[in-house]
Amino acid sequence: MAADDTGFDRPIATVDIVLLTLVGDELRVVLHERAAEPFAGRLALPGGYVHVGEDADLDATARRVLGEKAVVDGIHLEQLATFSGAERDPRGWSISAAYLALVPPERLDGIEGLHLVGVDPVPADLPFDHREIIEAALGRVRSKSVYSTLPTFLMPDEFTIAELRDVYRVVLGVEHLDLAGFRKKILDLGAVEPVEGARRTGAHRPAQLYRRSAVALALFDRTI
Amino acid sequence: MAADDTGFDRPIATVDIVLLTLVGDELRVVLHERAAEPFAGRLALPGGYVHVGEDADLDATARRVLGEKAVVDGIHLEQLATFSGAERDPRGWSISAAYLALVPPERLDGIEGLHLVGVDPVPADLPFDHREIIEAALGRVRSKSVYSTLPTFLMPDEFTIAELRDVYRVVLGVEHLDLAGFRKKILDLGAVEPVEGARRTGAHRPAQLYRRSAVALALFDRTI
DNA sequence: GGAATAGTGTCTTTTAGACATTATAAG
DNA sequence: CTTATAATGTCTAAAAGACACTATTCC
Repeated sequence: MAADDTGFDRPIATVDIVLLTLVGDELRVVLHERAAEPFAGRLALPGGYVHVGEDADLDATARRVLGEKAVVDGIHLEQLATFSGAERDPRGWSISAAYLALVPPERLDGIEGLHLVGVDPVPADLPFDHREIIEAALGRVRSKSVYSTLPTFLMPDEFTIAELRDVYRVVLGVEHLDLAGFRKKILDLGAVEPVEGARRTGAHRPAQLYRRSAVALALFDRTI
Repeated sequence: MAADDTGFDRPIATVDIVLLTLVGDELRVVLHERAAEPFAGRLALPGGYVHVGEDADLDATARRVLGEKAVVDGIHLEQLATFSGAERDPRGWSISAAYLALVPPERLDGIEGLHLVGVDPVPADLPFDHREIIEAALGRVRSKSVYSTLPTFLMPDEFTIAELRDVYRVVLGVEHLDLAGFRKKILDLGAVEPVEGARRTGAHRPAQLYRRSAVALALFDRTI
């Protein structure tokens, strides 16, 4: 254990990222094969040590870890919770600041070494307490999606209201979400704004395309 | 900076507690006079180093820090967020896991060295980033109080519905909260249960006394 | 009885949800 | 014209908020 000029041994400090995306109607988490011990070769959350000489704070560590995966720009990134303890890491007493990130799947195309794994259920054989961290992230996403526009960060640049509704359905795990009411709430909130163009997908009226408005994350008064 | 057998310097790891209570119609935070450098003699949040040989995890650190202040039992304690960076602590790159705690003011009677300071506004001359941490705690309490029974943890063992309503008023910062509707929501939720006895406070019908039910923290479907 | 707050009931307004109707495209 | 989804409008049920009314106590 590292000695401390303050008189106390210091725990290991790391950041782990729960990067979620949505493929089809399945929410997936990005895992990668660990290069180093412990658990080398096992699938785990992307993460890394805090570099005190390089990172301004934990957010910077998170962005650096994501940046190594080349998915950092325009992404939604928020601190989730901090996991800690003597037992969670075989290297010793550790603190891991877990971050939640959302990204549309297109952003991950062509990046090497990523494994997109469905989270229903969360894979059981993950190292450390990564299963627990992913569960916490899912809880955050699902509860926050009830009253916010968080799921828009899973959408590509342009999307239709019906497509967004479908993403809410998947994230919230509901079988039916009335499109008419959904449209009213989303548009009244100003969470999305129309762009040029429409989606033609068959023998019916084309759907107006929208993009997420500049507002980072809008909150509903009540619920979706 | 402490060396690391993992090859990385480790940040300082501490826990800070935002212990809130309610005196009259004012929300107050517990501060104490720092004994050690840096900022010795200044009022600050109670906190302390993680003791890797002693604490099982950060929650244990938080309870230990609170325990030194003898206010630990039956208290509401939750992790708030983790503050970090190279600049927030003059001793160097640091991570502080901030915890939010709520306690009725009676529980603090007779404890030495506590300073209860009003948070409207938050005192401006606090060391470290303690002002920011307190602001985050207030944000958490206020937003969570909209849809949960969190404010019951500011109540003494027995209280009336009207007294609880008044606490919600203070925490939410609203001028009026209709007692009839409030009573319905709180009782329908089963968040409180009647106990023997009533509060007689004047020339009018006495008020039934209640206590918080065993349910740790109940959530409303919508809002208060 | 008067005054004050506790507690219950009722009315109104708002909101959500279900669903009907119209719009617009392709075949 | 048929069919399918987009988009809007309408109806109904549920909830929230305002407030009237009753209950109970002290003076």
